[in-house]
Formats: sequence, C-alpha cells, structure tokens
Amino acid sequence: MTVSSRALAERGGATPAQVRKDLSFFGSFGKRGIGYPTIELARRIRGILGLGRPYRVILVGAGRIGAALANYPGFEARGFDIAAIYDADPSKIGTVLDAQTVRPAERIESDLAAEPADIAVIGTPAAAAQAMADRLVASGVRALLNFAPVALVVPAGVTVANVNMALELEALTFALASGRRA
Amino acid sequence: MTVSSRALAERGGATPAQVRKDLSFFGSFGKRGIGYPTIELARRIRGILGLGRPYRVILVGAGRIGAALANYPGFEARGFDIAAIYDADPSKIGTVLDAQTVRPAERIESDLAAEPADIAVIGTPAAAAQAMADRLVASGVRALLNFAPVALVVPAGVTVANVNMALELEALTFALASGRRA
DNA sequence: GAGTGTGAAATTGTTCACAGCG
DNA sequence: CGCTGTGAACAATTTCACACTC
Repeated sequence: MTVSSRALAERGGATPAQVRKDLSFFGSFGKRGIGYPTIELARRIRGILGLGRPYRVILVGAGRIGAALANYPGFEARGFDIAAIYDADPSKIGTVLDAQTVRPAERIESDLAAEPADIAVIGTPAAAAQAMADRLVASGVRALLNFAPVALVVPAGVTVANVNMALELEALTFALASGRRA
Repeated sequence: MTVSSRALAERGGATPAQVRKDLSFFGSFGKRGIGYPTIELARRIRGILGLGRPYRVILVGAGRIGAALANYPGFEARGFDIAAIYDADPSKIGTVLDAQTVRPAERIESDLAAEPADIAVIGTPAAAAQAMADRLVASGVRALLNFAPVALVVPAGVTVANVNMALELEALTFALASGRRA
C-alpha cells in the first residue's frame, strides 16, 4: 500500500513538490513510479517526531484547561502519559481528574526529582505562569506547552509551544475585517 | 508616551527592522526620532485586527473544551461576546455554562437566522466537526475556530483557525528528539 | 507510465543601512 | 541626535522541471 505525494498534498493542503522536498530532507524512502509505502512512511515520521517512546507529561493547573486536557482523547493513544496533575488551590487538591488525584503544587520539585517528566503543560492563570515555568525548568523539564496568555522566558535548550485562544480569535477577526479569502 | 521599534521587538521576540517593516505595511504612524505613540498605535492595531466592534461568537459543543472556553477570562474583555452555547447531547442541554443555558444543536439554524453570528467555535468530537462546520457555514458563519483534530473543508470566503493540542505536543517531542535549541 | 528526488529558477521574507524628519 | 520608513542586498522557501527508477 502506497500514497503519492499528490495524495498527501491534497490532504494536507500543500503542493506535491512541497511534500517531496520536505520528506526528502529526512532521507528518501519513496518508490519511484509508485509513491511512499504507507507503513514505512508512518514509521519514519514517528521516528522523526520522536514518538518511538512514551513521554511522561505533567499537568500544572487543574482548572478548566487542565480538565479539558486531562480528558483529551487520543492523547494516551499517541504515547503521551499524563503522569500527574498539580494545582495551587487547596480546594482542588485531592479532587480526581481522569483517574489522577490532583496534587499540591509544592510537591512538583520533589516528585520530579523522584520521577523526571519530559513535558509539562501549563494551564495556570497568566500571573502564575512564568514562576511555574521557572520552577519546572529548574526541576529538569525541557519542554513546555503553555496555555497562559504570556510569553514565557526560558533558558536555551528548553522548548516552549504556546496555545493562545485569544490570538487565534483575533486572527479570525482580522480575516473578517480585511475580507481575506481562505 | 511612545515606544520604539526596538522596545517592541524585544518584547515580541523580533528584530526592530521587522517591527518597522510590518507596521509600515499598514501605513506610517511613527514619529521619527521618537517612536510610535502608544495610544495611537494601539488604536491602529485594533483597527487593523477589526476589533473596533464586538463580535457575536457561538460555541458548539459543551464538553470540556466548551467549558474551558466559556469561562476564558479576557474573552469578553477583548470584545468577544459568547452569544450562545449548543450541544447535541440531551444530557447537556439545559445545563448552565458561564451564565448561558446550553441549547439543543437543532436550534442552530433557526437561532442564526434570527441573530447571525460572526464566529463559531467548534468543540465537538472529531467525527461531528465537519458536518457541524457545513451547517454553520450554510447558516452564514464566516469564521470558525476549530478544536477538533480534523482538517475542515470549507468554501472560499470562510476562514478556519485550528487549535490542535496533539500537534503542539508533537512539535515538542520533535524538539526533544532532535535536540533543537529554542 | 507514473511518481520520486533534486538541482536550478522564481518567489517570498528578512536584514541592512541610510536618507530624512522631529 | 534618535528613530522611523524604505529601497536595496541578502537569505530562506517554494515551485518548476526533468533525469531517473520502479
């Protein structure tokens, strides 16, 4: 079973040449005249993305965002294992979210010392996000997924991905206001 | 009160030249030797983004994502007014989320006919997202914020912004796996 | 014949550097 | 004198087009 660059491009909204160039960057595993063998392609992409192993993910902030993430389907399916959930609010501690008991934020350092995590998801209020990022980085976390609407400052070697819903909405208002086609 | 392109660049993680080029695209409203007058700058940017008026936003899907969004602070603050929340699940209908009673999804068409909305947020399961997008577009919605992990197909003139948490996480695993600095 | 892999051309985006204004 | 606005130089990305292989 194979897929052509054309078919992939159509699905992903790109051009066939784009797909080929991008894939060729990581090696050449397509068959000329045929396309890319799907199984092999998927395996290679998983390898490129580093999805060959499970990742320990911790969640900081058990508010609405935390709740939404804890129950996100196809999360565990992709090898992401939510190992712990933390919150600073005493009223949240001890409550259960997706089979995880919410732990006090003070325990983050000691827990991470015992069992390091690869990725931390920050779903705290904006005011607490930078301080939390600092603590997490100091405890060895090297990748942050930040939902707080602030630009986190982290040392080199730490990667931050931001999700900012207000920004996304403003991209939409811009499109509406400028009458851009999409 | 003014800000220089250098100061803006530092905050936003760009170069001064970049900031000046980008702003000059929309006109020249800086003062040479001084910088950009902050009040005027903010006013112009709001104008560019189309934030001069409030936007009616409807929310489809009253699950975790819907709940997180309904309570998102600094949402109303930015002129986004959540006008209605819908769900297909009978057990959710009638429940209250952020002072809004969840309405049955069948009412979308008639409600939109009476009061059009600018933007719809799709927080349904992936399987229902495309059908819902079709209905919304047919009812006149011109901008969609999609949280379902599917690539929506919409006619030209409709803008879609996607938020895909799994994708963001995979960007992080890629950075971790390839040892990229950030 | 169909479709990849890839240099070379075209395009797009970024940085430089400086004239000109406040 | 500081800082914007902007062409011109430079860098990165995308597209083209075609040799090559299955």
